[in-house]
Amino acid sequence: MGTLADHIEAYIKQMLRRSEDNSVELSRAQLASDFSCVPSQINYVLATRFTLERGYVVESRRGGGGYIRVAHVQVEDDLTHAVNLLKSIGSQLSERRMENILARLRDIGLISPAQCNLIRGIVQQETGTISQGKDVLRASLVRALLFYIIKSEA
Amino acid sequence: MGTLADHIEAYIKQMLRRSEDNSVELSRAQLASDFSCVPSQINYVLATRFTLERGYVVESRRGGGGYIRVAHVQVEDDLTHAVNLLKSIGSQLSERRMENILARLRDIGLISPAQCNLIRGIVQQETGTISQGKDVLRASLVRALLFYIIKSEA
DNA sequence: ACAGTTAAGGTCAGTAATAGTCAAAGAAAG
DNA sequence: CTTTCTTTGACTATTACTGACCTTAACTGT
Repeated sequence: MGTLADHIEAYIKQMLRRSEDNSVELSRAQLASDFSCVPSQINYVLATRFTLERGYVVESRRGGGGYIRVAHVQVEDDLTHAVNLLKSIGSQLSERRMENILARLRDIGLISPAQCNLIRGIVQQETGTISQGKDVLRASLVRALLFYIIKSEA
Repeated sequence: MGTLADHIEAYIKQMLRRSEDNSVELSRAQLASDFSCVPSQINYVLATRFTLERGYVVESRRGGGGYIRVAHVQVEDDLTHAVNLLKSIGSQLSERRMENILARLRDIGLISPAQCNLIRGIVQQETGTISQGKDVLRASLVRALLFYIIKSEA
C-alpha cells in the first residue's frame, strides 16, 4: 500500500476533518514516535503535502511548549479561487505544480477524481510525444482544459 | 504465440478484468522481474498498448513506494468515429483544418455550437501568445479538448 | 536579572528505492 | 532490402526516509 508519508498525511487529514475549526495542533516528536520514524519525517510530510498551493497553512513554534499547527483554509468563493489558480499558471508548468493545482481543485470540489485522472492522462499523452518544451505545453493544456471545465460548468 | 510485449499486455489486461474497479497497480521492477526483462520494457508496453486512444489511463509515481497504475475506461461505440477523427489530427493542425474538424463534430451532434465557440476561443487565446509552432500547439489543444469532451460526456 | 538546562521544532545533505528517457542493437514483417 | 516493431541497458529524475547538527523558547536556581 502507501508509504509511511502517505499514512501520516492521511492521519493528519483525518484529524483535520474531525476538528471543529479545520485546524489541528500536533506535537512533532509525539507524532514521529507514534509512527516510529524520525521527527524530520514529519517536516517532510508537511513540506510535500500540506502546502499553501494545496490549501494548507502550517505554523509552528520551537522551544518548550512548542507545537505545529496545521490549518485547512477554505475559500469564500470557489470559482474565484479557481480562476486565480489558473491565472497563477504562467508560461510554464511543472508536473509537480500541476499536481498541486489539481489536488486543490479536487479538494474544493471543482473537479472530480475521475476528471482529474482524465486531465492527467490527456496531458501525459500530449506531452509524451515531444522532447522539448513539455512545461510550456503542459501550461497551455492545463489552462485550456480547466478553463473549459469552468466555463462549461458555470 | 506473440512477443514478450504481447504477453505482458495480456497479463495486465487479465489483471484489469479481474479487478473490481477496472484499475490495477503495478510495480515496474517486479513485473519486469516476473517476465525476466529490463524495466524499460514495461514502459514500452504501456506506451504502445495502453494509450488513451485505446481507453487506458496510466499514471505513475517514482521514488520510494513508487507505482504504476493502469485504469481502463469504457468508450461507447457511437464515439468511435469521433475518436478516429481525433487520431487523424497528427502533430500539426492549421486553423482551416481545425475548422473542418469542428464543423464535422458539430454536424454529427457531438459538440454544440457553444462548445465549438468555447474551443475556438481557448485555442485562440493560447496560440495567440506564442510566435512559433502555433500549428503544433493547436493540434495538442484541440485533441486535448475534444478528447476531454468525448470522454466526459460519454 | 542571568546563566544554565531542558524541551521543543528546523535544516540539510546523504542514501535508498522507484520509475522514466533515449538511442542503439536485434528481430520480424513487407 | 527496407521499414517497422521489439528489446536492451546506460543514464537520468523523482520521492521517501534518516541522522547529525542547528535554532528557539520556557523553566529554574541563585
